[in-house]
Amino acid sequence: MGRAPCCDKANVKKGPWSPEEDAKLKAYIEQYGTGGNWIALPQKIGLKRCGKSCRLRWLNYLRPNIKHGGFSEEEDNIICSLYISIGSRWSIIAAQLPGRTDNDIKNYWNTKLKKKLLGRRKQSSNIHTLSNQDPNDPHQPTGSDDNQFSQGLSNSAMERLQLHMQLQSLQNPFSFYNNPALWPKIHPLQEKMILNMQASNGNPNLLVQPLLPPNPQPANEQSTVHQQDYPEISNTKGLEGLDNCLDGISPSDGSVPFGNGDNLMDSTSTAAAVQPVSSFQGQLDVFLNNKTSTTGEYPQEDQMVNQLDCFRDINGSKDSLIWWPTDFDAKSASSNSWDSTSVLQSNGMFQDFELGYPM
DNA sequence: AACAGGTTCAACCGCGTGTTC
DNA sequence: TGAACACGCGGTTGAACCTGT
Repeated sequence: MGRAPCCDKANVKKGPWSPEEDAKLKAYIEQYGTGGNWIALPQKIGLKRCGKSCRLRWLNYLRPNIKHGGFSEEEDNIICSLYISIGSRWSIIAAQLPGRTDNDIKNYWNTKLKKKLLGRRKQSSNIHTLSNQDPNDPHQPTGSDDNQFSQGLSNSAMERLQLHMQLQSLQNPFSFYNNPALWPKIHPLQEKMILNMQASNGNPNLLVQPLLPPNPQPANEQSTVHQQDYPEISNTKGLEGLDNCLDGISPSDGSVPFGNGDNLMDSTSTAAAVQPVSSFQGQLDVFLNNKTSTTGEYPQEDQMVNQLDCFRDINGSKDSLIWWPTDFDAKSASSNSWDSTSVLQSNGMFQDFELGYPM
């Protein structure tokens, strides 16, 4: 027994809307509003359309102040930042861009932005592969390994993983794996590289940056996250664990990872749940606009990607990867209490977490 | 000019969630 | 309390359009 259809499919028109239909719908809503019932609306105005279709048409096209196309650089940055932070929550992302609809942003992402970002990653990887691959080296990662890895993840998670790796590789190619104890087997050369990096940076903890803790802590109380806080890290959940992390699934103990637990996403929990977007901006600029850092803060991408690639799991073990501590409460986020400006402009709470977050 | 392949985007579909009774 | 209903969301589809040959 399936779900009852929302309307009589046989008597409902589908496909593109005619100007007459648009005019009818627009005139009615502007005069009377939706009446709080989209299902009944088409009957009221004599449209042979499904109520859901009317709603979609109004929200995505007829509603006043809707913008189509012509996304600005700033909008690109916001979309990318939020996508990387919260994934494909298009309605939430759209809420941060006045005049944009979730559908529009979704289309824009899928057709343009994603290619723009992932394309660069691919390019870099290809260059790396061509220049560095040694067919005689049994430890070298293989394409099939990558494929296996990729296939185990949802597309969205994989995209976010790729994007995240891209951005991360710009800033610190090693912080991605923020706890050496959790890494899979490391090739001797990689180990040597780590030691060199630590020595050259004079920072023995370079590779042991803490993950974002399950609950916000004052900056001065940040500490290395223990494995028990992240069961996905230490056990053999492998890809499933990673995918779950990517998708922001709550811990199995049912605890609320961020915020005060009342599910209202105030600015505090927002800041905790969404990654430090502000810290993305420079990196996003580099990726989206081919900008070269004037401060030298962001190393050359290819170089860094190459270094990052060195840390791919060379033995095919997919366990122990975790880098997405965000647990985003979509339910809360969809409410009006989710204040994005604090996300995008915050310089207080985020900075606290930037220290703890392996970006 | 004609065709093929690629891209874009409006619209549809199914499902999860909230609300009402 | 739970069933029925409506809403909203994200994924997917397919027609229209674009571009290269």
